[in-house]
Amino acid sequence: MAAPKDPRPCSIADALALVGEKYSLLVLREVCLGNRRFDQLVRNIGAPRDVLATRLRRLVDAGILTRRTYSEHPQRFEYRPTEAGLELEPVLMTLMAWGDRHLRRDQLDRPMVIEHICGNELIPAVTCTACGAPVHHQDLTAHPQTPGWTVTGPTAA
Amino acid sequence: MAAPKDPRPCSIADALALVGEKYSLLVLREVCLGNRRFDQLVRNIGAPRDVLATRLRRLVDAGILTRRTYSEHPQRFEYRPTEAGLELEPVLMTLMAWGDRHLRRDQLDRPMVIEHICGNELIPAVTCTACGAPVHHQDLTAHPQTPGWTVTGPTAA
DNA sequence: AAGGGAGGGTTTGATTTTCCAACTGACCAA
DNA sequence: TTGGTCAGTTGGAAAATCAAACCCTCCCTT
Repeated sequence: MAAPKDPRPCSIADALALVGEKYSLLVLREVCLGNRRFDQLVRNIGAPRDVLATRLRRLVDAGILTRRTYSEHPQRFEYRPTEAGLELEPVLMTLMAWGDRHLRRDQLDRPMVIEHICGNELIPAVTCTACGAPVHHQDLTAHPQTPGWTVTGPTAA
Repeated sequence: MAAPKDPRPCSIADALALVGEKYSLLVLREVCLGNRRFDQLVRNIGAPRDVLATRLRRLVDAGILTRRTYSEHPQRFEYRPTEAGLELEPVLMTLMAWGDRHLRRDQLDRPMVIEHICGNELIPAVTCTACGAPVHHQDLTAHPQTPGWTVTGPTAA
């Protein structure tokens, strides 16, 4: 009994409903970098304080961040990523690499470099777990599981 | 001469400035699936028509989509991903996998399955290009390139 | 010739969000 | 006593979102 204008059911949409609002992923970036305090987040992200407070509540509710007291008297809190939050970090790394590649003429002028434990700079690649190959559009075929939600072109079923 | 409240310079933020608005990544999902027409996008995404029109203009301006005439008389257009747009697809796949893992109790009830050319279902992993290992938070160290933008915790410099 | 539908938007007006600056309230240090 | 840190909340103006209606061009059917 789906209403005629329900959007396509999709985990991308569901994920973005949690972390797709303005600043949410930047909050995650900062807490992953170890910046856990409200004022630090305000400064590093450049978000209005009230919006940031709203986002933090939402991310905590979603189980992506935890809010921990680090001082009673005065009450002070810090935010840390949960396991689920840390698992979004690869998304951030991939997005950062895309930005470095497409949004900067000078590839040597990157705002931030991530070092991997292997000793090299991290240049992330999204690969197929089964075969190990990097993921390319033309190698993918989508199979919607809900009747009625067809796909029409390349990446089609 | 940075104003005291400039946010951290970062390619994640720059990328999100282009594709971080509501619906933008869903537009990319649809065009990657081969759904290229305005009305199709409206239906599949569930976005208001005016907002969608705004997003499409922005994505075309950003070089992530192209707008092609597929019929004069009447004038009709279709949207396709550019090379840069296609390179964002791995971000979508990673986000989808995260959503499948964390947002659904029943792992067998996924809204969409992607098949890789290798014959298996695509389960994407973000790996280090240099050593091939999957990317985990504790293996990363961040090095901001701009003086003054320190990081404090794990993933710290 | 008159509808009706598809397609790709724009317009209108009401509702929500965002944004910014100022403020609170608890504490500490000079 | 004044000033600063920290974690927010409050108030009011500005911007974005939303749904529904409208527009225009074409094709098809009656």
